[in-house]
Amino acid sequence: MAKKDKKYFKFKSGKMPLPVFFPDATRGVIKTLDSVDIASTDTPGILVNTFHLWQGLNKEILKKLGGIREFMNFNGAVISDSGGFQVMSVVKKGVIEGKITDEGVVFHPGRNRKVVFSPETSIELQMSLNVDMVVVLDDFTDPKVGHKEALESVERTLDWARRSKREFEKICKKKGLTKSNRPYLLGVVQGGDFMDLREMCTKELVKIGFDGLGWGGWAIENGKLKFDSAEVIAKNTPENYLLYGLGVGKPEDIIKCVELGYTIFDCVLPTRDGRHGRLYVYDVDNIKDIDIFKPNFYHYFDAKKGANLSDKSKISTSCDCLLCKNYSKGYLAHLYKIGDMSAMRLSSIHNLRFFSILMQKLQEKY
RNA sequence: GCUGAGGUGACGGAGUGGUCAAACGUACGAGACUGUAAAUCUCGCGUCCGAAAGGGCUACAUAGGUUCGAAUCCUGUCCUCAGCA
Repeated sequence: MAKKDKKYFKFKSGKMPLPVFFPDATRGVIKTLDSVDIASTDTPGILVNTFHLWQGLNKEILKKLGGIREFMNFNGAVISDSGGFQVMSVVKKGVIEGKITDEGVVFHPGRNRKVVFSPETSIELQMSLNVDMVVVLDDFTDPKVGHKEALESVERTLDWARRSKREFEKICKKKGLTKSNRPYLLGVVQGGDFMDLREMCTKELVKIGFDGLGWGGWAIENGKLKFDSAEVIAKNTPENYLLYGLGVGKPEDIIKCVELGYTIFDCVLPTRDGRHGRLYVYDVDNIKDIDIFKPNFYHYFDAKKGANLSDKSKISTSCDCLLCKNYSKGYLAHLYKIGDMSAMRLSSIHNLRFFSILMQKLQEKY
């Protein structure tokens, strides 16, 4: 896979080594952090979400902004997710009322109003965000679903992928973007737990032609990632493609995926866990001694535990983040106890630094 | 000292004769979190036995009483708060 020729990720200001982990700045912000905070953690890029941005900002505003990077004053790479995940997490679960049709996701915000979030809409919005990688809208498959339903969602995903590609090419042409300066276009593989569907979906997407493929769907069972579908996708993807583990994941999951050839990751885990008081800590005393290939190379530190309050020691001596350089376990526990959001900010910064170190170590090896 | 109100679990605060080991919060404890509906959610939280279902014991200031039955009604005591002397 990607071991011999080092692959790079091209973005607006140049190129960066792979693999990369991009935390989720869904609505154009990583909760409690600003772009300067993000940069301080050596995080090379972020993921924003088209669906959520679209819900808050309309098309015209997004176009006027000239790009999400400028809006956020963020200098790293930016990938925009299509909203495919929200097709399941929000629409299929009924949090927001909408219907999934072949046309796209149909909403009725008023009695006489119909709004369609289609594959074309998603691409158009993403192109106006001016990002480095655009992701095709897919029809998310719940892994518990049967073969028939999974097949339907693969077929819809493929249809949407074709339409997305067409729209993408159209906009590139209109904007005068060439192969060298246009964003990557990522196809997303569905197929649930069925390997035949995963294989078929991968091959069909390759026929359409993309810069990379994403491992979509929800391959998590009892908190454990199931890698068989990731493997099937990797096996059927051309060498020159980028492989993206959408929503992956825990440090050990990322490592496993990198072994399979995946080089791009995003996940809410470091930031959400951080906000919830769960900090990732390398099991060594010095940053130089970190060995991510040892089993159990890290542990969780539960910052909210009352017992921490009188602890004057640092969270980690193998970390150089804002939190670890300046504050004690006790102080952080106190900030959580009084409900101050700086606790979440500091913890998020810490966890992002943990992940950026992880990825740097992976870059050294692969 | 008089008058009025009141004393419920770590705390705030429901409950005013049986369905009460006591609502609901908070605090505390445990767990979860994977393309962010998530600064969120779940569970536990008198005590003992049990894996659980469930059961035992002790409890609503305190001591008595009424009643088949009391946190709830009556009486004494102690304490708190407000107003008046």
